Amino acid sequence: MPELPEVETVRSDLGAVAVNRRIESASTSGKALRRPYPDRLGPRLQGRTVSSTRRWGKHLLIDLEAETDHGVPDPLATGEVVVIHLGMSGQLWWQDPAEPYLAHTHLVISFGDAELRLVDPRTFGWVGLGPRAALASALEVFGRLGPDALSRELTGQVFAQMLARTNARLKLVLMDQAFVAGIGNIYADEILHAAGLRWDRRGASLARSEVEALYSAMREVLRDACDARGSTLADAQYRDLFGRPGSYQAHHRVHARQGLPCPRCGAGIVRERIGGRSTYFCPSCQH
DNA sequence: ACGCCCGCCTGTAAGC
DNA sequence: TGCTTACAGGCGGGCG
Repeated sequence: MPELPEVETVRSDLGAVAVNRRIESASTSGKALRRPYPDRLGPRLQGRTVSSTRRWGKHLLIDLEAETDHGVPDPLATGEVVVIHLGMSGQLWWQDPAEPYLAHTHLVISFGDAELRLVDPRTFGWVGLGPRAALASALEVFGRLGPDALSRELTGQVFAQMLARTNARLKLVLMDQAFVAGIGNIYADEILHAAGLRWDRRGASLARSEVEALYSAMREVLRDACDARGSTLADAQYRDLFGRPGSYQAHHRVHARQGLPCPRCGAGIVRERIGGRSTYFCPSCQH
C-alpha cells in the first residue's frame, strides 16, 4: 500500500513525536508477518531511546541510541535500527494506551503515555532490527535496494546512466526497487503521465530530453505527493500516524481514472492489466 | 536479463 | 440474503 510519499509522511510524523522518547516495552501478537520477528525484539527495544527516523524507499528506519550498562547513551557506540516495511496494508498508529487496539494490531511499542502500533491485515509487512552499521549491506542483500528516488546522490546524470543500461519497460523499471527505491503502482503511473511517456517504452530507447523529463517528473510528483501527505484512495487503507488521510489523490491524473478525460489533452484514460496489476495511462499524449 | 505467473494474507465490493 | 469472484498501493520465488 504505502509508497515513498506515504512512508515519508509517517516517518516525519513519527520523528516529531518519538525522537528523544524512551521505549518502555514492546510486544508482538502471535501472528506471523512476512518475515519472522527479530529474536528477543521486546528486550532489545526496552530502555532504548529513539534518536532519529529515516527512510529508504518504502522502508521506515527508527534509529535507537546505543545502550550502555548504566543506561547512558554512548556517543562512540553504534546503536541499532528498527526497520519497518508496511507491505500493502500496513499502518502505523500513534495512540493513547487507553485506546482499544484496532483489528490486526501486531506490534506495540510503548513509550509510556503513548504507543506506536503496527496494524497490518494482510501481514505483507515485516519488522527488522539490527546494528546501524550493518543496515546498508543488509538492505542491499535482503531487499536489493537501489538509491532512494528522492535521494541527493540520485542526480539526473546518475539516473540517465542507470536508465541507459536497462532495456526493460519504463513502468517495470520505475517499480523495480533495485533500480530506484520507493515507487509503486500509483506513482509509477503518475510519473509516466507527467513525463508524457508510455509505460511500455524501453529504458534505453529514450532520447536525452525524454530521460530528463522522466527524471524531473519522478522528483516533482514524489515531492508534491510528500507535500500533500500521500494518497488515500477509496479503500482508505493509507492513513498517517494519527489516522488522517492524505490529499494527493485529488491530484492524480491517471491512477484509477479510466474513462475520465486526460487533464492534459482530454482523451479518455485507459486501464490495462500488466502482469496482473492495473496500469493507467493516456493513449493520446503519452508516447 | 527479463517478463510473467503465482502465492502469501484479509477485506471489500460487485455480480449473480 | 448469501455465495462467488475479482481486486487491492508489495514482494519474492520459480519458470520459460
